[in-house]
Amino acid sequence: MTENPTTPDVTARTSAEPTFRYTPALAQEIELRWQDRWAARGTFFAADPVGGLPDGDGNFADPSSSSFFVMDMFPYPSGAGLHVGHPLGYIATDVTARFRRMCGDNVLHALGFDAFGLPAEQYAVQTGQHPRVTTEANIANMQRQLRRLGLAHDPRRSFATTDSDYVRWTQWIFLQIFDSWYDADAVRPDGGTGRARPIAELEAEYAAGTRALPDGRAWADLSASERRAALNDQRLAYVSDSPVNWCPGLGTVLANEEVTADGRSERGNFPVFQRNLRQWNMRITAYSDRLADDLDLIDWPEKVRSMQRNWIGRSHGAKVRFAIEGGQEVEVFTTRPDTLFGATFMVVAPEHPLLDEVPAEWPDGTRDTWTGGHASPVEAVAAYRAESAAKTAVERQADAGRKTGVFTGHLAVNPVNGALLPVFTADYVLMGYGTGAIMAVPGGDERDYAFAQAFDVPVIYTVDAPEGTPDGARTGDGAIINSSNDTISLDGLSVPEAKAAMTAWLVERGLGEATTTYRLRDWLFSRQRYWGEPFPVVYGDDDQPIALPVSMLPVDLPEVPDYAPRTYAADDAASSPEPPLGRNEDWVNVTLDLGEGPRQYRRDTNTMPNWAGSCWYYLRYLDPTNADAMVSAELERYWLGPEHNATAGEAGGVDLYVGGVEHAVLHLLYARFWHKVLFDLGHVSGAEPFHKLFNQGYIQAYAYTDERGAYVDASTVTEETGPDGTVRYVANGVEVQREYGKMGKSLKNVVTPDEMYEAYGADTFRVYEMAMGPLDLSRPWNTRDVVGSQRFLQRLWRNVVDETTGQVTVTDDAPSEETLRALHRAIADVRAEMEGMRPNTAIAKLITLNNHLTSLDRVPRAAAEAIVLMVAPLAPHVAEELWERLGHERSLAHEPFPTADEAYLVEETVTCVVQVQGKVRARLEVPPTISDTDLEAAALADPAVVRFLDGREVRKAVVRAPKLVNLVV
RNA sequence: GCCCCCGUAGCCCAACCGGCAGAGGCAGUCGGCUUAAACCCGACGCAGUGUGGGUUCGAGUCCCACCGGGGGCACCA
Repeated sequence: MTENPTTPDVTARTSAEPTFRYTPALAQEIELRWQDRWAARGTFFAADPVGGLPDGDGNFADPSSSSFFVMDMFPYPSGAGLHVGHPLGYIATDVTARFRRMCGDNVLHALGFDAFGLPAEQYAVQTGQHPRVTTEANIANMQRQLRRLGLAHDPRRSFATTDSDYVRWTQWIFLQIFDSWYDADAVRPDGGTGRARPIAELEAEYAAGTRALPDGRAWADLSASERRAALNDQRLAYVSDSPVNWCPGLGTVLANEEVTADGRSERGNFPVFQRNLRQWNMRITAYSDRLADDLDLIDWPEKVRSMQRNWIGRSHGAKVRFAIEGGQEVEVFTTRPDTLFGATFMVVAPEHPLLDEVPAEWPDGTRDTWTGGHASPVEAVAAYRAESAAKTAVERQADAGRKTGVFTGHLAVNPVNGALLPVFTADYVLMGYGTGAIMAVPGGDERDYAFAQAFDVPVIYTVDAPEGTPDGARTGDGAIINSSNDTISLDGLSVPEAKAAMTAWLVERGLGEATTTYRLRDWLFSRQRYWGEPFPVVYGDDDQPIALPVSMLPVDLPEVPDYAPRTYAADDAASSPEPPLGRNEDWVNVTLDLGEGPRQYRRDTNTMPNWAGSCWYYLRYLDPTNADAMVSAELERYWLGPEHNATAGEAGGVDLYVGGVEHAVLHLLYARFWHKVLFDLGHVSGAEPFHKLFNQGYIQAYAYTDERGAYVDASTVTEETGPDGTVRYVANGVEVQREYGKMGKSLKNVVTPDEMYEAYGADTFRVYEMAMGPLDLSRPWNTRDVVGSQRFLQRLWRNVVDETTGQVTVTDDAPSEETLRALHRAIADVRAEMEGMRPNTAIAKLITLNNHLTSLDRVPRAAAEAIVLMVAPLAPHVAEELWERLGHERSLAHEPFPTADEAYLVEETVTCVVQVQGKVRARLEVPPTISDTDLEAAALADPAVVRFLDGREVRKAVVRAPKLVNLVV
């Protein structure tokens, strides 16, 4: 048997110790007992206002009470088990929730599971075991590990996204989105313009002729199938044949957000290829402006807000139409219309329709560098298009910066001066952004400049620069030059002025208009996997999707013999997705009566992405058992609605949402989108789902490698300080190298919560995690530091209980003045730190108070009870135990958090620092109420000050009564 | 390449609106308790805040440049 030095030998120690010492064994006994009691009593049942779930005593909440909704990011029940980094966020929310409850808020805190997804499916593929079995086992294991932490969750509100009852409502929301269209001109209740409306209203307007179809056809002339197609085109959830990210290695298509910048899948790191495939999309782009603008309504870290703004990528500019010699016209998008006079060529994406026809011969003036060695534009363009189409995203990424392209033979006419511009095609212009075509201004854009250098195209500067400015694009502000024609001159204007003037000129002449473009693309919503929500739609003879009626929900997954999608070699770009659900003919082909009599339909064989379930789970916590609605309107308003408490704000939302920053764009953007659709349709009362977002840091760990570079078990490493003060790390007598990073099995540095429960107990573990540092910073785990938190709780225990007899030792005598001051100072400080979510400093203040109490012969009951209550959010089990031993029958979970008496916070005297020339030269004990004049006089009279002034005249005295005087000579 | 966060004692970290650099913990040293040791109790802090400039009566805190660590974005016109 090998001894683990991180784990003290509990059994050997207890025999020599007093019976009632707060040892790990006693901690464990206390913790398990209280966890059972809390469960039996329903201590943490959150009370709904009348009509929902009552609290543990069967009482409902006053509808006017202040609600507080705390949430953790939805965990995925992994089979790997937890390490000590995982619970950090759960402990933080638990501490906050317990604190808020003691402050009088009606707190709702629950935890469900995001249980669809790849790992369970992949495990199922390997073992042949149904993913539901794996998932449920993992959930049970995770619930066991988390229960041992003593989290004050409402267990009645837990669920998994894989529950058939939950899937029903996920599918119901999908149908709401499917049955909607975006009316960009409709006025919202909140005064803004643009909102989702039921598709039936669009159909009615089409039928009545009050709204024209986009293509001008008459509704009356359309067949039923054509009408269906016309409506399907407008839906917020729609099927389209468009370029998608196909990942052969995973056998599924992926959303843009799931693909990394270098063209690989975020999960699995497989190559991703562009393929035209028929897939489901969500029209999230309709909400681009609202998703960007409403970031101002919520209390989120600036980092996450800027990541979302970046992802949405709104940019303002102009569309400009250029005539092409020979009759066509190309529209470009630019954010710099002020540089039009500097355009010396044009570039279109290789996929641009202009290239479907190109001149047969190179025009006059064609330079050798432009042709790529081809005899004609037709050949050159065909070759470049083929080359570009064959490039993978990975290759494209690797080539970024290196400019390739070819002249198309087309010449464009610059609308401001009639100059003929060669039109190139190059893959640095993307078909998917703007119009897929740009006017190239090498004098004002670095990419264009690089291209101009490579292809020998002239440069015209439109922004002035001082003599000696090096060549290259001028991208900053400055005075405009070289920019005038008969009807407009931008010369001398600043860049912003010139933008406005040029845009106005273009609009006036019908050559262009001001416009806004977005980087955000519609959300690709179908996956070719088994373990996800089936789409609640079927297809008829015309291949158009038809929604199933709500009465047919949920559509459950069929039992299939094989859960695996067809996967391919990761680089097999020519392969096509083949969903596992398609292998079940009995399920796919159904006879249904959808109002036209029984007919044969085909089901959709795709499933929804993992994000679907996590887009709305916060709503289900509020009303987990509702069979008639995803959430009742009353409960939604009480827990989540606008102004539901003093800090909720006009957009409403979850009061505190804690999770890692890795979901900054994906989950948080998707969920905001769904919430806004539900808001438009009247199903929720606020515009935003999450009011305050908090990103916790990560718990990192040291790992050690030996001379071969192999990892050695971190728990066997000891630290040695040499005579010269240098530190080396040694394992088994051999020096090893330390590195800092993640905790992981392969790094041999994993510490688990189970080990901590065993060696210290859950309360010590909680206190240590909270004491390590600010919640939002990452910090290294150090098992040997945990003992500090254990000593704190042991000392607290000893301040109340005699270790040998088990008797409560507190005295009913009144506390001394000194103790009262220490107590009330601590109460005021701890409250402030807890309110600011700084448990680390709150713990420091509690330790200070506890150390003071330790110095007393007997601890006064008033002080003991107060500190027990203040410790309760952090170390709830030992606090409950002490509270009970102090003679209280009920749990302290709902006891009021102590309030400081101002009288004990006022100091009798304060130390005033006297500085001469900014250096501290004397200290004065003065009353806190002293006036500036009196303080200055006192300072000037101080002998030490007189000595340092040395007769010099005081030029200026900075007085900040009562703490500081600074004398300047 | 661009943007964001973080650098304070051997280690993890405090320091409010710019006002005495130290709250708390670990490690360490000394003392007490003990036959002895562990536990426990008590005491002990010359690090001037990554580096270099600047603003200010006064800078860990504000500004500029750089160095180190972490993260995000990256041909988006």
